Amino acid sequence: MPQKTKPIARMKVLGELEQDIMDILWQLESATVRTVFERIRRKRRIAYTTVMTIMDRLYSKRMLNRTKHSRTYTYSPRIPKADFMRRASARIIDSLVKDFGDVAIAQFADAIDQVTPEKLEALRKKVRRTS
Amino acid sequence: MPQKTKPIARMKVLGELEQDIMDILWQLESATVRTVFERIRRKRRIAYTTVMTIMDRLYSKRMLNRTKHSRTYTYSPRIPKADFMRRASARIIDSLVKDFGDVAIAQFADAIDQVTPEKLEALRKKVRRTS
DNA sequence: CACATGTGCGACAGTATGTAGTAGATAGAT
DNA sequence: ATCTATCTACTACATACTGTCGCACATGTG
Repeated sequence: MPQKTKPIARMKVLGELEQDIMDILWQLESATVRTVFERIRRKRRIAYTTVMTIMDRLYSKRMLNRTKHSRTYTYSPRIPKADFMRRASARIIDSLVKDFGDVAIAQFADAIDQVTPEKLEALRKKVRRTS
Repeated sequence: MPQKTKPIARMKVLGELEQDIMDILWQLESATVRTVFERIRRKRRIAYTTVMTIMDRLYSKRMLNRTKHSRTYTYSPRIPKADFMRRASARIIDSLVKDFGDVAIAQFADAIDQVTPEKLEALRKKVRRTS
C-alpha cells in the first residue's frame, strides 16, 4: 500500500499567485480580499473566490493575520517582507548546505565575487539590522 | 475551469528515494534494478517494482543511461555525482538570487564566514576543476 | 517446456498549488 | 421588513511530482 509521502522541500516558499498576493499585502500593509482581487484583476483574469481561497491558505500557513470588520476580513502580513525574505533564503541556504555541502559553499563564493566588497559590506549590515 | 499549473521549482532536484538510488548507482558505477533493490532492502522494506519504477523515471529524466543485456537492463549515471551536485546547486543558487537578490547574497556571505579562507580557496579550485 | 525473474503499464495516495462554483450569512439600501 | 449585493465557508477539480505497488506479459535458463 501507498505510504505517507514526505513533502519535498521547495525552492520557492510561495507559489506564483501566493507571491503576487503577498506582495500586494506587503505594499498596502493590509487589505480585504476584494481589494487584492481588484489589483490582480488589472493584470489577469481571475475569480474572486480564487483570491479568497489563496488568502485563506496564506492565513492557514500563518503568513497573514486577519481581523473581522463586520462581515469582512481585513488581512495583513504577519511579518515584514524583509524578514520573510531573510528567513526564507536562510532556510533554503541551510538545506542547500546540508544537501551539497562544500559544493554549495564554493558556489556561494563564486556568486559573491560578482559583488564589490563595499556593496557586500553594506548588504551584510542591512540584512543583519533587523535580524 | 482549472488552468494549467506551472510546476514549482524544487529545492531538491531529487526525492528521497531517487537520491538514495542515485547514490547507489554513483557508488557502483552501474547496476541492475535487482542489485539496487537489494541494497536498499538492507535499510528498509520496499518492493522491487518500486525501485524499478523510480529507476525508470530517472531514466526518463535522463539521470540514468541503460543498456539491455539479454532481458535485463543495466543502469548507470549519466553524469558524475560531482557534476550533478555542481549543476544542481548552481541552479538553485541562481533562482535564489533571482528571487531574493541582495538578501540572498548577504547570506551567502554569512555562510562563507563559517569557512576558513584556506579551505575556501581549496574548495573553489576543486569545484572549478571539473567545470 | 516450466519457471523464475524482469519489464511495462497502470494505479492510487499524499502534498502543494491554481482555479472556481455554490450555498449560506448578512450588512445596507429602499 | 425585505431585497440585494457581497462575503465567507465548503467543496471540488486539474496538474505536478514523488512514493508505492500489483499484475500481466515476455523471455532466458535449466
